[in-house]
Amino acid sequence: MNIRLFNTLTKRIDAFSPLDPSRVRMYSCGPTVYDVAHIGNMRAFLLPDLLQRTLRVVGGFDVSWVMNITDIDDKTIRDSAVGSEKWRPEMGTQTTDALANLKMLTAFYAEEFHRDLASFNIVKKHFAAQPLATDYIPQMQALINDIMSSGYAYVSEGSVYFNVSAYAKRHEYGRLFAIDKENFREGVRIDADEYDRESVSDFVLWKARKDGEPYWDYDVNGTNLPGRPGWHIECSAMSKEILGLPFDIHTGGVDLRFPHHEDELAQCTAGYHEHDQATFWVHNEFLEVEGKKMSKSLGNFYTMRDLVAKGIDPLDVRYAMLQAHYRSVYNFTFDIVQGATTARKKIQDYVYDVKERSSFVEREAEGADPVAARVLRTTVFTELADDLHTPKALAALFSFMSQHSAAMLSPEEALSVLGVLSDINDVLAVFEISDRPVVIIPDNVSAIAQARWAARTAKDWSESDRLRADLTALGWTMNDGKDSFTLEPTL
RNA sequence: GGUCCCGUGGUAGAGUGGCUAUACAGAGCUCUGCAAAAGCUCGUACAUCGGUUCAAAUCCGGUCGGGACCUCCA
Repeated sequence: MNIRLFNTLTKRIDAFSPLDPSRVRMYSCGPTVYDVAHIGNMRAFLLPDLLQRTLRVVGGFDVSWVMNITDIDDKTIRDSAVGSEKWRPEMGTQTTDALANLKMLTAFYAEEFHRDLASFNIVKKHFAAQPLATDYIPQMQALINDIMSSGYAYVSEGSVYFNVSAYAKRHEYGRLFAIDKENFREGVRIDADEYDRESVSDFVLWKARKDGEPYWDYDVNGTNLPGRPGWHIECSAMSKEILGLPFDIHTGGVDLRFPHHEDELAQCTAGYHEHDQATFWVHNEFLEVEGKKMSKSLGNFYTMRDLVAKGIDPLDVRYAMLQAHYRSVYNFTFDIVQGATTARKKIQDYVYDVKERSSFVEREAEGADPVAARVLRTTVFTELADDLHTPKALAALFSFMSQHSAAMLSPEEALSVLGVLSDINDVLAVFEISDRPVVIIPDNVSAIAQARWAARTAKDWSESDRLRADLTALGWTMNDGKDSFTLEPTL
């Protein structure tokens, strides 16, 4: 099925096709590993996950998905410095080697990051690579050299800056985001750090070494400029090195459009002489919590760990986020996560029912016309293919479920429907295709239930109610059927 | 200050000018000793004022309100 995507470069929804027909190359801006992931991060990582899954399952493409891990920046340096309050014993023992300290802190959080991703069903096998910025310093230096040779960079007090005005004379600066240099907000920080750049809009490619900070030697025309890479240069160098330019899709949060992505693009044009770093740029909107932008000062800041500690299943959060389109601001509330739990369980129960029904046949009948399965696949996939419209995809799924109860499907139909559900879940990843888990009922619970059933059959309501109270106390719910009962653990 | 987006029922959230979004919550019904579960049904929704149109939640303008980016930020 053909996929259509909103492209920030063209500012409209365009039909997608990869430059290399054999595979889609996609790069996502990953986390800076100085802390555990918060739910806003998770929304930003959900987008590329959903996208690569849709490209594979709905589009039928092979996908090479790369997500970088930024392990060198102001925050990681600050928090790994000797004497930092953020240092935790689990990270190891600090030494006088600033780079070693940095590596310990970032390795710790990178590990936490992978755990958070996994809890969100963003799985390792789908990544082609998760490169660390510090492993690509030579490539970054080479790129900076290339940019200097092109005349778009200058050295100032040991740092290297990108010269935006020189670049803008021959290239378009502002392709992803129309900036208005004449009207910078009043009171904007002109130059917060000590580095000396010629123009406010210039950005740093290489930061001069400061005492006590990690650094790499950098030979520029025979002069050593010890220091570390700027923020934007990492992604340009790593995406080129790993995927090659131009590649197909670049993803990130809306906040990265400017300056991060705009600068990445400019660096690739200036240094690699590629007009397009990527042909499609896809950005997810932000998430708010209870109607306000999430921030620590507002007290509405939640990490994944916070939610898990509250007893929330991360997959319910994933489901809740799927109910909103990735390009609209999503309002996260705890009520809605609770609703997501119920809704997701409903889908899961349906899958169990269909699975059970399909177990009566070995394989799909010859020449069978699985109309139901076809309807399900078409309605859901069409929505996903249309700029990842997950709310409509879920709506289509629920409509299908209400029109095709498992009981009215023939076993053959059930089997083909199950196959489609499996494909849908390869994209949404919020339920599981499996047999209904066998509930192990302890003997004492079973005995009480039997006793209650007997009392109930004898119309001894008070005894029946008393025994039900006993079961409730033990954490079990007894559901009376017409001729039999079921027991399930109370959630 | 500049640029831009959004205001939909109790909540979240889709909506391409005329046709049921969907989910959760709630109400009623079926079933039922009571409940639970399941199924069915239901609800004076489109910020506001004006305009365009045979027709506007959907297009245009004003007003009010909220938000984003321009600065580290997912």
